[in-house]
Amino acid sequence: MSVSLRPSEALALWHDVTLDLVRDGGHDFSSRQITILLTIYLEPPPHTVRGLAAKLKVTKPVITRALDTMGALDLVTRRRDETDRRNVIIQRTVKGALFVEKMGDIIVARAKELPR
Amino acid sequence: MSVSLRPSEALALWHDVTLDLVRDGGHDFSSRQITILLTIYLEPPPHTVRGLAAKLKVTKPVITRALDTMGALDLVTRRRDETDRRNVIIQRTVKGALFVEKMGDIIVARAKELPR
DNA sequence: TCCAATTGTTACGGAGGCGTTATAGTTTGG
DNA sequence: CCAAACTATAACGCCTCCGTAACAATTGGA
Repeated sequence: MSVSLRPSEALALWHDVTLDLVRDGGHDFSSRQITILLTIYLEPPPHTVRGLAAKLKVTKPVITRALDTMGALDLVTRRRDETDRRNVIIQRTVKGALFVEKMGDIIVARAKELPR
Repeated sequence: MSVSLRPSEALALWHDVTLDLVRDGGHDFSSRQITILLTIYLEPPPHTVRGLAAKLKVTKPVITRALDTMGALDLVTRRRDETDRRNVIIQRTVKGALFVEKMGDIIVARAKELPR
């Protein structure tokens, strides 16, 4: 238990950060895409298409398409699971790690300058 | 100046909240749409298409289309500015206010249960 | 062995977003 | 009073995403 935020502060923070992402980010990701990216980079591996789909309560093609998009941007990679070749293991990339790190910095900076 | 967050906490918070929005929200808004909605509900009126476009650094049709979408969902409304009929004033709705309020509650709740 | 179950992907038609450009309505200044 | 400036929106072709359904590859149990 930990970060104490009032609703108005919480919304102001969300507003400021998404504004930064829109203005400076270059990309315009949906909530689904953001969630998939952060899950891959924050939760312990391995990550599979089925696992992500279950966690987000969406269908598998949604995950496949999001991986296609973010793979084309070099934010994630896919690899066959050799122990069970039906599975696909989703892996992190240097570029993706930098992207997520930058996002963390934006949130921290905006939280710091929040009026209260 | 105020909310102290470390990068890992910031990202975990973002992940948890977007996950809630994806799973329970029903909608899958883009960063642009979220920013537009929060700007309307957090910053003092009046809001115009031109003003929002300038703030977000996007073209005006982007704003018009977003207002079409959120208007169809009854999250915002439009009204002609009678003092200068070229302008359109974007207004809040009860449904939109409830949506934003719920979003604030989600962020607060996720911040509270953040491990640190 | 072979067939049912499970994996991820592709195909399909439809819906909606994009940027650019064109348009209609309104205001303002010479 | 009228042309230039400014507002928001519509139209265009393109692209990406959606959900459903079909699919190929792989596994494991009867």
